[in-house]
Amino acid sequence: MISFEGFVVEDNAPIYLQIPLFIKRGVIAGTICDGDELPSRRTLSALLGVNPNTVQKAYKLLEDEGLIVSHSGSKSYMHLRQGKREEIKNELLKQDAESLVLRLKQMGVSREQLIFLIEEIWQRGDNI
Amino acid sequence: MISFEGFVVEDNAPIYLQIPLFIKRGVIAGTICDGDELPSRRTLSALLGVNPNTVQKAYKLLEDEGLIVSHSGSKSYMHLRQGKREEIKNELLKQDAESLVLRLKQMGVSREQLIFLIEEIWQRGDNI
Amino acid sequence: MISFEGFVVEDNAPIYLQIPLFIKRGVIAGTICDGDELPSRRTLSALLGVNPNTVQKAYKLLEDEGLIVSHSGSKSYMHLRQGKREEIKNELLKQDAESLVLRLKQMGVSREQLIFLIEEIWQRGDNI
Amino acid sequence: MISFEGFVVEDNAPIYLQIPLFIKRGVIAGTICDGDELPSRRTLSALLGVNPNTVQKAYKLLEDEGLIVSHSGSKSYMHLRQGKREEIKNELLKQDAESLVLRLKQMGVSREQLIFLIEEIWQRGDNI
DNA sequence: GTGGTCTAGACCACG
DNA sequence: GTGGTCTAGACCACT
Repeated sequence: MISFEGFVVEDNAPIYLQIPLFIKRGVIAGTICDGDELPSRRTLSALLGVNPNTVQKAYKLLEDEGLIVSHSGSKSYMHLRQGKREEIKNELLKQDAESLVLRLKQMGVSREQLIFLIEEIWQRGDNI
Repeated sequence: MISFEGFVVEDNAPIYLQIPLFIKRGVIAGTICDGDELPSRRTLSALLGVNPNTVQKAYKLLEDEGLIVSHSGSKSYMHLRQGKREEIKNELLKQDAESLVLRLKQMGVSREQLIFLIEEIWQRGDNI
Repeated sequence: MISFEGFVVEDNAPIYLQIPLFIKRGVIAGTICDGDELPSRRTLSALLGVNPNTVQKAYKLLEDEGLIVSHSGSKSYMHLRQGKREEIKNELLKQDAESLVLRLKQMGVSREQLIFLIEEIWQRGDNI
Repeated sequence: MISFEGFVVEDNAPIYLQIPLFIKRGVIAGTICDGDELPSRRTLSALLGVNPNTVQKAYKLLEDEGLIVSHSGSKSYMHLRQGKREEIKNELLKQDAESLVLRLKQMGVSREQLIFLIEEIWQRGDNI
């Protein structure tokens, strides 16, 4: 069963978009694999403290993208075809990193400063 | 006159929040200074391809924060009191870096991979 | 359900201010009471031929004043605490009458003419 | 020269509409007559504390309606053709009184209460 | 279905 | 020309 540990709905982006992103990141990380079972809509909505409709909308998106399949009954499963993971990785990872670099360059941060900053945050994050 | 070169409205966050962020980053970088003239609502809205109202809302936020001054019928100007820049820097820079480090960790990227990735993107960015 | 029978949007004042006035007058008249259900934003907007947003803004004003309560996803209801009605009455009735007496005096209408005029209109109104 | 004694810009209606109304009420009252000179745009704007453009817009409205004429030079004069006054009176006075009566009836005020209220306000107004 | 928010367009008042 | 406000339409999250 896929875990939503660490998911927070605080971002300014719509929740129904944040859920697919969270799952895709798990796929990239390898913690979410083909065949994994997703929490039911009701379970997840309770877990995240959001409305079941919102979860439904998110699952629908993933389904349309072919990333999950909903068998008869209500259970949903990850469906990751060959190469899908790499595809997602290219789509997401670089995009995130690029946006970070772009923003920080815009702030006048030098490459050295950025790397120092990341090291610092990384350390801190480990202690949480 | 403040330049909005490099601003793109692609993020899922509301545009009226992205504009203040862009400006704050310029302040941090030192490319936007106290007394600088802001583009008019219409000019900027045309530039970004959004509605004048959206820009108005963004400027209003900055005004409420005391970062810009604007009088009806007259242009708007940056207003950065002593120490304001540092304040913004602390507020923004870490926040941006943190959120992205968090995401990337979630994707299972190691510190080394991340730094490598950043180096790569940085190089590429230089050639654009 | 509160009725908006007789409401017309013809005045030069903003609609989002006229709606609260209309409701307050109903409260004064006693036709709108504590606990009464308000028409939904969409229903009322369709009824008045205005945008749902305009109604939203009007309801927001009333909510800020503590006259209605509304929870997302649920209906909105009047909330009239003890003495609130008298408060509104004092605020509104005299204000309305005063502004109109002022205008009519400005038109050089004598007290007798005004009373005659009112009698006349009153009669006519009864036959409508 | 027409006096703007008693004019206040506090109403929610646009100022450029309030000015013509004020003048029309003076015409009805008989205090403003054919041939009377209007204050210049600049004078009036200073007097009312509004922008010259706004006064210009108001005068333009009156001109389009044929109520004022602007001779060469900048002076403007009232131009009230035969029967014009009655026309305005019918347009304005009843409309104002009607709206008053309508509102008060909506508040559940009886005819007797209304007349009593008017007497009261009238008295008070005399002492101001 | 409900309320709430974001973006859009037109208009008002000001310099 | 400038900033500010009112109305409009579409979308999001919730019952």
